[in-house]
Amino acid sequence: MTRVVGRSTASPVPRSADVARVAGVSRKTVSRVLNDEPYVSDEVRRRVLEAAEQLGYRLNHAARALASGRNRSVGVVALGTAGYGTASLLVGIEKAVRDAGYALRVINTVDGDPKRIAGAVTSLLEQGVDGVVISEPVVEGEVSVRADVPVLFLGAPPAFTGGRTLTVGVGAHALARAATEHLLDLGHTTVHHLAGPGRWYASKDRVEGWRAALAARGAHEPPVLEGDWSPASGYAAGRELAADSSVTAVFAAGDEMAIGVIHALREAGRRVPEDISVVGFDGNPVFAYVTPPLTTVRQPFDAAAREGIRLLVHAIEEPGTDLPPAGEPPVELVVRGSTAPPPSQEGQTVPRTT
Amino acid sequence: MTRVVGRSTASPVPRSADVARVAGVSRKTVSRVLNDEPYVSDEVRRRVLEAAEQLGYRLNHAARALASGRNRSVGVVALGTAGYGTASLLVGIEKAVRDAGYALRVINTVDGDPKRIAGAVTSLLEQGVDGVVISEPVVEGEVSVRADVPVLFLGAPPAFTGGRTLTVGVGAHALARAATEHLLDLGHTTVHHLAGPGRWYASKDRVEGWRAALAARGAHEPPVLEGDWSPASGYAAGRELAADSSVTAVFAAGDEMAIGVIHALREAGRRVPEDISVVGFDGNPVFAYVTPPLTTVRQPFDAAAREGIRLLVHAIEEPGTDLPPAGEPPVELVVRGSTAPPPSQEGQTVPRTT
DNA sequence: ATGAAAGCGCTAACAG
DNA sequence: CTGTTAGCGCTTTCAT
Repeated sequence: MTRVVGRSTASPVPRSADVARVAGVSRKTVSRVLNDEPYVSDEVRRRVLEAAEQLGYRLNHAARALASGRNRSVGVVALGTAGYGTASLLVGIEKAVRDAGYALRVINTVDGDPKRIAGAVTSLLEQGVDGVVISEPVVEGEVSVRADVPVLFLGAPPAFTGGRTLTVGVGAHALARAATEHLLDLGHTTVHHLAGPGRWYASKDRVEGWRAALAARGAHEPPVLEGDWSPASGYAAGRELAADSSVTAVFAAGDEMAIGVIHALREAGRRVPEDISVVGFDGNPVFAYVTPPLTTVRQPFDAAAREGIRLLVHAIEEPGTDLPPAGEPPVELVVRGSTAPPPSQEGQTVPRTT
Repeated sequence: MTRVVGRSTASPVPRSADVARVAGVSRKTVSRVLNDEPYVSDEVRRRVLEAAEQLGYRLNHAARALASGRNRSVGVVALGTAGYGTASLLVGIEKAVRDAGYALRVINTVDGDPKRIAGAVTSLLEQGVDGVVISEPVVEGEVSVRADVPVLFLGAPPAFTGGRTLTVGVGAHALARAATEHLLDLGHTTVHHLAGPGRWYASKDRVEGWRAALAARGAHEPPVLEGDWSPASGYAAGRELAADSSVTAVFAAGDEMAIGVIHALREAGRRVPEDISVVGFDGNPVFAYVTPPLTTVRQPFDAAAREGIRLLVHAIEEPGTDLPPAGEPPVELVVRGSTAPPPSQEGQTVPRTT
């Protein structure tokens, strides 16, 4: 049975002074023990811990924050969507932050609107966070707030590290490139791309990776289609793609959009992967169980979150110091059933010229 | 361009005393204005606000919390999974909490282990939250912590409201029942059930709803299969189900498990929905775009979160008062392509013996 | 309608 | 190794 015991009405909440009295030491010594500071004899430490335990003492973080000026908490501005990607990133952040001994405060913004992000950051700053992480920032507009703490942009390209702002990406460029190359390797003449909204960094990175892969092979670059990450937008794009008989390979910037594309394609009588290959982006494991199983690239959410928080905590605790070097997470291509060689090899050698 | 302005090195962070000085009032008056307290002339209010704005004043929540004993924040213990359901619930909670004027602190627990939940609650209490929400609690074990603030169990059955603990469910029983009845209405003799892990409340509720629907129609109750919410566990269950030629309808306790079931069924040569109908549980919109589109019931995550937080905030701000009445969210069955009448009517009248 | 004084519970800076 | 003395920045009395 799950049960939560209510506070016993009589006893007042114990303070550190109570612990000190019971342990027979000063308040400062209690403080030392609770903060794992050196210069406390094991004997005293034990007594203090015992007294705290016995009294059911609970540290008051607000008082500590006020006195020390440090909060041991970081705030995150996340996207208020329940999508696999954003949720995975948040889970990764939470774990990394907790492991670092910090508490987590979260504010969602509907759509990454810069004004709202600024408002969220201000609110977090008022709450006294020691650091801020902005998860999956969009590109448009300018977030201007006076931040006296380090700010981490997670999921943005390594572009604007300056002052106390840090950036950690997820290697989207390399992932997009790998996805595109996989298709090219299969023998496709070129690869169409369904991108995310243009105002997102995440979209831009993937477009560029795709473009780089195409350019490296001298492949023709078809016009970019744009979706909004939703399967519905993928479906809409899929209908367009189905109408173009030259399309044999599609790289969608998100798994869900890829699923929408495949659905539209099949509805239009195009087989996947026999007629058209599709690869997604994210790595949601559930899509290994749809028909056809989706080939995709896996985003290293946990690794990126861990690395980002490591940097952020370093910036908080050792300001001025050089940041420890980062290790790029490996590029993971997950080949499943939605990709195959193109229907025939004609397209490779006989370019269509009206 | 996204940019965060670093703090100007020279100026010290302004305090409420600075605002008071600039506005030519006392600190207490500044406090009154900032807290929307009455008995402040409009003229003075305006001046204070202006001074605060001009100085770039930011309230210190830690100091306020220490002085007032209230934090205006609630803590949530969530499941550390990026699944659609848990993520949706968290998004709903965040919004409801923010709308109520509270800040949100999050701690994830890997698997709902009672010990860890207790630890998480303690940690939140130390952080000074005014209320705690435990999202999707499991059933096993006992969470015992001395909580001096109201605790909301979100996603649990309306069972253990007592002391300062509240409970708000998502109407899982009714949803499961609706899913099962949909299948029965289609003409299926009975419905097999793939449940979640037994130690979850969420599982129990759904099993009971399914059981109630069966009983109401006098349908035979087949043994329950158990998965772990993952598509892989659904796939495993699907293989078992495929081997039993008597099954024509399956109700899976989660969309992802349903997807796994369908995959296994089709792999075994059983058509969905022609041979076997499958309905899921959750309402993730992406599964409208797989083949076949998944029939499911939609969980009212937002409504549940909103209602739960409303109750929690009420308990925080008006302790002792009766709680305002709640409105049950409507049951939403989303019929798509994975359900159909059974292959023939034989099964209905000729039970297999031997 | 506004102000003065007194802490909230803890840690910092110094002493010993 | 341990204790003393001052606050941290705000809100609370209680005056006025």
